[in-house]
Amino acid sequence: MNSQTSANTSMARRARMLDVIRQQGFVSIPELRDSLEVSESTIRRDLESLEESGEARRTHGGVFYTGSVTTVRQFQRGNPSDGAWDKKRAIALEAAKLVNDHDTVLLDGGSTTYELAKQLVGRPLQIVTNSLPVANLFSASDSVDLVILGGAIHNRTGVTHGPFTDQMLETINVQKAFLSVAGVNEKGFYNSNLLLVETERCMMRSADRTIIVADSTKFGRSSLARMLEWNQVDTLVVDEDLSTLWRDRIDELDTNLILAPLNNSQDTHSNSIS
Amino acid sequence: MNSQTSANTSMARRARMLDVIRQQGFVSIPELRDSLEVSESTIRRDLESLEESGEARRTHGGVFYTGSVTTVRQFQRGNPSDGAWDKKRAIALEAAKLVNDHDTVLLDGGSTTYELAKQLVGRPLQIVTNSLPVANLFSASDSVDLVILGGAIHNRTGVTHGPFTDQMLETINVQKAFLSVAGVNEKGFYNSNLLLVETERCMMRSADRTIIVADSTKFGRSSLARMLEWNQVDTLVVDEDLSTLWRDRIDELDTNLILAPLNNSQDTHSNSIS
DNA sequence: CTTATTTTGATCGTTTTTGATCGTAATTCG
DNA sequence: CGAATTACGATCAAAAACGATCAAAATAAG
Repeated sequence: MNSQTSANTSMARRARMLDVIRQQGFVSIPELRDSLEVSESTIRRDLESLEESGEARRTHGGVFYTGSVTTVRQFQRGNPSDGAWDKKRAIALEAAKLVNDHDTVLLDGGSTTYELAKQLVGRPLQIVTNSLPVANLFSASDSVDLVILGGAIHNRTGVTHGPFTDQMLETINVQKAFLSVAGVNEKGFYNSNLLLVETERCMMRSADRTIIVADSTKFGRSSLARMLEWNQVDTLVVDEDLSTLWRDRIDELDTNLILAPLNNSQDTHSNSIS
Repeated sequence: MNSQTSANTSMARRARMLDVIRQQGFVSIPELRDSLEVSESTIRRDLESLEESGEARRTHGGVFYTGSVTTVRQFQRGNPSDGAWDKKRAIALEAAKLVNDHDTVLLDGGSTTYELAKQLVGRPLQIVTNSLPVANLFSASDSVDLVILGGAIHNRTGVTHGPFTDQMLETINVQKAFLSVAGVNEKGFYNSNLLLVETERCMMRSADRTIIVADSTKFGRSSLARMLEWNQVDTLVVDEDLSTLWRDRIDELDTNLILAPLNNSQDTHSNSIS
C-alpha cells in the first residue's frame, strides 16, 4: 500500500525483469527499458548477469526466457549441490558446437539435453523433440521451426513415447540426434524405461548422426533396458572427469569422443557463443 | 507514524526494523530511516548486527529478509485483469460440467480452452491436446493420461498443426472435442490460420461430440478462414452477455446453447498456482 | 556532581552503480 | 552486393551507497 516500486535495487529490478521475460517468452531491450524505466545500458548489464546465471538467453534484439528450475533466490554464493550440474552444462556447451545454423536437430528428453536446448535457444534451427520442457524453451522463438513428436506423455519425465511417437519418427529425418542415457557400460547404452528405449531406437534410425550426451558419473552403470550398442553411436560427449580406463576403451572403438572441459575458474567473460 | 513511546532502546528498534523487513521482503535504507526516524548510520549498524545473526541479508541498496523459510516474495505478479477473462472463466466452469470422469477429451488451443483445462486438472480423464500450454498443465498430473498431438508448432499460440497433426488425429477417437474460435457469424465459425483450421476440422471428425467455447465478444466477427458450419457443432458454450438477437438465431438451429452465468462476486481468489 | 562508557548523528573519502556517448558489428532493405 | 539502419560493447563521468572516523548526546558508575 506504499510506493509501488520502492524496491529500486539491482536485485529487485532483475527479479522484475525476469518476471517480464518469463511472462512474454521474448522481450526486446527497448521494451524492457520502457517497462522498468532505467537506461538500456543498465538493462544490458543486468542481462549479462542474468544470462550468466542461466536464467535467460540473449540474442540480437532481445532476450529469451530459459527459466532455470531454481526459483530460489540465490546470492553470489555457489550452491553446494552443483557438482553434476556443472558437468551437464559443460557437456551442453561442447555439444552445442556440433550444431550448425539451419541444422535439423532432434533432442531427446533428459536434464543434459535440456541444458543443451538452453544453449540452442535463439539460433536458427529446426528442432524436433519429444520433450515437453524442451519444447517450452523454443515455443516462443521465431528463429526455430519446432516440431513436437506426438504421443502419450510419460508422467515423470514429460516426454512423449509409444506407438504414435515411433510412427511419427518413421517419417522424419534429422541430421543430428542428441540422446541422453541413464547408464553406459562396455556392452552399450541404457535407459530405464522399455517404451522410452524403443522410441529412442527410432530416433537413432531417423538421424544421420547419433550423438550421446552423458556425464562421467553414468559410466559403469547399467539400467533396465539396453538402448544402443557402441557401434550405433557416432559421437559421445562427456565431461573431462571421465576415467582414463574409459577413455582408452573408447579409443579402440570408432566412436568419436568429445571431452568437455570443466571451467572451474570464475572466468565468466570469455565464453562467447557465436 | 506510530508512537515510539518509551520503547526506544536499540533492541526494540531492531525488532521493529525486522518487522518492516519481514513485511516488505526488501527495504532500502532511506525507507528504514524515514520509517524509524533515526539516522542512516544507525540503520547501517543495526543491519550489520542483524545480518550477523542471520535474520537479514544486506545488499547494495537495501536489505532482504531471510529470517525464516523465505516466502519467495513475488514482486508484482498481478495479471492485468481483463473483463474478457471473467467471461472465459465462466464459460470454462460450465464447459467443465459437460465432462464426465474417465471421459476421453480433446482440447484445442486458445485462452478459453486453457481455462477449461485448468478446471479439469486433477480429474481422472484421458486428455488429447495440440496445445503446449494445456499439455504443461496436465504433465505433472497422475490422474490424467495425456496424449500430445505431434506436429509443427505455431509460434504465437503454441499449438501443433500441419500434416503430422492431422494424420495423427485420423487414428484417434475422442468422446468430446472442445474447440475455440476467433469469430462467429451466421455462416459459421472462423479462425485466423488456414492450417490451424484444417487441423481443427480433423479434430471435429475425430470426436463424437464437438463443443465450441466462445465468449460473447466473438459473435458477429469473422476471420480469415471458415472452420465449421453451424450444423457441424453439437454444443456451444457462451457467456450470458450474448445478445438476444443471437440467442434467437441459435434457437432456430439444432445446436445446443449453454449460457454461462457471470459471477460478479469477487471470487478471484480461487485460482490456484501449481 | 563528575567521569567513563555506550550510543547516536554527521562528515568524508572510497567503491559501486548508473546513464550517456561513441565506434564497431550485425541486420535489413534496396 | 552495398548502403542505411539498428543493436551491441566499451569507456567515462556523474550519482548513489558504503564504511570509517570523529564529535556530541545519553546513560551508567563512582
